[in-house]
Amino acid sequence: MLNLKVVREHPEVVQAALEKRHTSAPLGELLQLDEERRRLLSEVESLRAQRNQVSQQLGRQKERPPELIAAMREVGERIKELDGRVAALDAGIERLLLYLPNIPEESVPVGADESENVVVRRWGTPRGFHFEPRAHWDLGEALGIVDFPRGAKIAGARSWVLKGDGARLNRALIAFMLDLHTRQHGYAEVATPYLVKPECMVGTGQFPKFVDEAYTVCSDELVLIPTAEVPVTNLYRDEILAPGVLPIYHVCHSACFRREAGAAGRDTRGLIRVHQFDKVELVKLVEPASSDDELERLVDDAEEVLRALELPHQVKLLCTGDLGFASARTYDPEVWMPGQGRYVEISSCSNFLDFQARRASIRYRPAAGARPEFVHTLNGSGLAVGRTLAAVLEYYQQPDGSVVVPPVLRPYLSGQEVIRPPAS
RNA sequence: GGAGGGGUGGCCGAGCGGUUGAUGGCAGUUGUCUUGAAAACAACCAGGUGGUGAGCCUCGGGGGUUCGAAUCCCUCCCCCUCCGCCA
Repeated sequence: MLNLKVVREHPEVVQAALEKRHTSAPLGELLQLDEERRRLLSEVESLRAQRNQVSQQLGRQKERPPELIAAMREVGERIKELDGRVAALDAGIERLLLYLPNIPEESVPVGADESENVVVRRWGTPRGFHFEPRAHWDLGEALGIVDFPRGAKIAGARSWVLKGDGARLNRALIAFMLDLHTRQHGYAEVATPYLVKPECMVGTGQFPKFVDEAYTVCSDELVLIPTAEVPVTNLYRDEILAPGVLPIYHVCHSACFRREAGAAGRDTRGLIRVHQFDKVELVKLVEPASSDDELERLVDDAEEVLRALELPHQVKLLCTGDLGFASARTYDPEVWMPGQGRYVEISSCSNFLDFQARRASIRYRPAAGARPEFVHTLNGSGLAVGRTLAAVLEYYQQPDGSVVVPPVLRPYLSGQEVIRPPAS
């Protein structure tokens, strides 16, 4: 959520941001409601001041002039009427404000869509193959470690079942990532609910605009999380963090649930775009002055997983047209998937500045006795586990259909070096 | 699911219709004293809006009664205890 004061005083900045994002919002209507609200507010406040003063006076003295009480009754009725109008305006302003996207940072490249994202670096050179590399869905099914037909049978399209070494590899990846981030990068591990209240989704920016992309449990008015970013960031909602507790770094493994509405026809096969997947998420709450640096280190922490797995990858800086609603700056690490012949997004690391903190009301006290200020929040996948599993299968495949286990994962698989097809 | 108890400032805990946004204690900040620390003493010490002003709002949320509500009424939410069920 943007600071209403900024919107009021610099509407041209907000308008420019909307244009750079190739989107629109009823900014004029918002400003009009705000002006009206401020006008009524000053009127109702002076009436209230008058009533408070008279009531206090009546409490102090013995005689209660009936005409004064009658006059105050009328003032009270007028206050009630104005209060109603202010409340209606409040609701309207709040709603419009919740639909305004974040303002991209100055250094974010301006562009219309994903084709104008900028590759900022590449790591590693994809190895050559003496044979035609297979897609992970073919490999996985041939190895007997992934079962898409049965996934579809029990949960519909875009579902999967991992079996045997596939399930073990998934588990190994999760454990490896959690260990790396807790031991090497200083993140504190948390495990949080997968079902959250809708206000958490508002807090991180998914709601109200993107309700169609989430699964909601209507009977209990809860929402299945699309990412652990939601519960982990909201851990601190409505709090004022004491001096010295920032920065907070959390890592959290969770299942993630996405309806993928509007993605019909895209990545229909395999593990790339599914309704449920595991993800290890990195979340940071920091002081505003450090959030730029913190984002760079966050991306590096995510990339470290790919470097450790020796998977070639590149990092893209998203342009304004492809930037997420709540983000001011986003880097997308993309892994090379030889079976696809392309780089595939495997993480997304964003700095939200105080956008989420305002929505979720997460503040900190810079020093004892100082006024509370909004924190800056950041998060990024470190990494999406299903896609990482797919990338490992495709990149480490051998001509006979077996898959070499990346050395760094072997301790998590009882030393196993190769995943082989079932003996036939 | 059934029965009972309870939600007040960072924490504990008063208030139960009238200068109470809120007594007191603890914690915290600053100052005096001290070589330093402790102790003692003094001041400050909830959030929002506003200009670190006045004013206004907030005692779990919402609504009502009243000139006036933390205090009375209605309603919803949450927490705790016991019973039932359950991994």
